[in-house]
Amino acid sequence: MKDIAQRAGVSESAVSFALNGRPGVSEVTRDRVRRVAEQLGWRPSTAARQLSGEGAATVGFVLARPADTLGVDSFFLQLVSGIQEVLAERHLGLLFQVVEDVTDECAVYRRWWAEHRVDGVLVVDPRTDDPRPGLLDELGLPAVVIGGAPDERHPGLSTVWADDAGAMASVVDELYRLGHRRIVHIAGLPGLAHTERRVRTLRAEAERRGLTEVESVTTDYSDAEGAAVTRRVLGRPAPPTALIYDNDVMAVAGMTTAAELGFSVPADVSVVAWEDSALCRMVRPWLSALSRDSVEFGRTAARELTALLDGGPARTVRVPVPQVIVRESTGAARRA
Amino acid sequence: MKDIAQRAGVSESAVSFALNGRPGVSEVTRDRVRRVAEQLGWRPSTAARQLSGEGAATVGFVLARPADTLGVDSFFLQLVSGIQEVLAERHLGLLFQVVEDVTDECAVYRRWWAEHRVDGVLVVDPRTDDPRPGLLDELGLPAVVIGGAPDERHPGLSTVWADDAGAMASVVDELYRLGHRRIVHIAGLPGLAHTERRVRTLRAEAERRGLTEVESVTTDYSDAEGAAVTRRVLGRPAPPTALIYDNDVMAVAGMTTAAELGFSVPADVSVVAWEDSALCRMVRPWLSALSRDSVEFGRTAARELTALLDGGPARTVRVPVPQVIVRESTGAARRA
DNA sequence: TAGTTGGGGTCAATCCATTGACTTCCCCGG
DNA sequence: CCGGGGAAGTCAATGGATTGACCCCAACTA
Repeated sequence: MKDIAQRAGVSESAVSFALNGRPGVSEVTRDRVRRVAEQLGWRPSTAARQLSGEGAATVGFVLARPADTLGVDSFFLQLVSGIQEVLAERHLGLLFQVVEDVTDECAVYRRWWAEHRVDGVLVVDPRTDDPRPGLLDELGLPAVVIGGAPDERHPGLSTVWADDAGAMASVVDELYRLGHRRIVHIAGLPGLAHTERRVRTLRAEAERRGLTEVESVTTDYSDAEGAAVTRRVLGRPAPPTALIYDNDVMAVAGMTTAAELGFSVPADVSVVAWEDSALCRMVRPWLSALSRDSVEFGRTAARELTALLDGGPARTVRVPVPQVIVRESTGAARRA
Repeated sequence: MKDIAQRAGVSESAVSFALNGRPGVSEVTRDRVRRVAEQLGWRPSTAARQLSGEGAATVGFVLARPADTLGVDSFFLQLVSGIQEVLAERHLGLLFQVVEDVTDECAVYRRWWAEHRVDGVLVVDPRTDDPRPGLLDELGLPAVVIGGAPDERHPGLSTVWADDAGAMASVVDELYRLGHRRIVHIAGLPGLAHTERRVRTLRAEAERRGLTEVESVTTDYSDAEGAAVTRRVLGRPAPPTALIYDNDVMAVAGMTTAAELGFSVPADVSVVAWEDSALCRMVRPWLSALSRDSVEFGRTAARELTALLDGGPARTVRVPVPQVIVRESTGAARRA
């Protein structure tokens, strides 16, 4: 800036005013300064900006997953790419970190906060009894919880969520209509808020319809557990006629396992994947799946965060209910 | 820091010395200062640090992919998680950005450089005729090229690469041994350096053995193109007896397509995937695949970058040659 | 003509940590 | 008893952008 000031024959303040579009300089000067800046390829140093009160121009994103669980998961990359789209417009950077568990994640937030490294964060995989919203609220770090249920206890945080309950209800509805009465839900990680929501809803729906042979089994989302649970439940004397998997990976693994056990899909057992991705169309029969727009999900979350950074109020936004895409893996239940 | 200085009854300089382990303060004072700092939960502001000459304590990572191509790809998340592991030890942040193409990527580097946002970057998906190494060299931004071939033109950059040529040779070797003479390689994006290396090696190996019905077809890595190409080549009068796919996604899509066309795997056609992941064991028959440790790949790259940041010399490091994991999708060629 | 006003700028402080130059004070040797 | 030297600290400048306080002058008003 000193350079620019010199070459344009004005003070540094004038340069600052000119470049930030604030009054205090004539249009002529402004133009001159702009041209010099352009010519010099000048960009404000984020560090200096930050020191003088502006934010860090960065938002944080932590993924708490044991390294080996990060496998074939289309959801996160899509989410992140949606987030980026919005952040890029405002020239906000995304500081990304992978950690082992939520405790480490909290430590990261604390550090980022103390170091003033980020202006806000995006939180994923909310849990029942999650320490993160409390921490972020306490630190006063703007945050958007992605996939959480609305939470009154932390009015400082925004929430963006999909209506898992509604989606689960519609899946059960569909399966019930097809005549399925024995349904097993191969769920994801037990502590996660959306797992709990799905499990609860399934139970409620079953009760409402008087179904007794409906249950959820939690897993770690891995293909291995998906296959193992499938093998176990299909080995029962009265095996389920429909399986709902909480992600695409387990659904594929499960369907393969079913085939190995001599079950034909969908004649003997119907399969639904909770998450639509290329995977679902890479196997035969094509997997029926719950589809949502993860990229748009990311965009929405990022938009909420920027709104928060602009001083807007915390909000709770619901994205469209995931839709059941019926393909080939679901069909009428075989008569008992 | 002012706070700490006050409470510990010393000057700010003393605090700085104490906390950074430099001489100039007594052990007693140092301890006192440390305790006060700890108690206050103090962490140096990265911005201020950066202004006084230290780096940004951040490295950049840009992924140039059209949003819709980011699909089911285990490689990047694994790579990133390996990178993180090493960076986290040194408390270095990872600034992550997704862009559309290499041109945008270069713009991002320029911006980061001008804003002093990153101390170095990790470059992935090097291409033939890649503008990035030149740019980074010119900017003097420390960089590690991941997956590039050694490149003498830019002595400032480190390179971490896997020996694709060696791996391709071993795959061809294996297939040849099994009696395959008509081989099609469903390759990745044409401009990528490793695609070119694989294609070239395949041609060389074919020539060496006098095979005339061997070829590579480039694609965009998507399941759709993988399936389409498979359909096309298997529809020929003399279809190939072995298919090599440049990623797991296309391999699965291709194998499914082959099955639909009435080809039995591996009896009629053998399939090899270049990238081992859970996917390969989620389909039947299990996919034979080239396996490499992507997490370790990431760790190595990050280590090279930190070495570079410490002022070390640029180096070229080769990670172990990917190994062929023979599963069920490869077998002896059917007699002509 | 004296006084007011506002557009166009400048000055200097501020944010926070680091660091080279300098000051104190104590201990030891001569 | 004095001077040299080293340990322990302090002072103030530095880096880059922002910003509240102030200044100057031309034009307009009473």
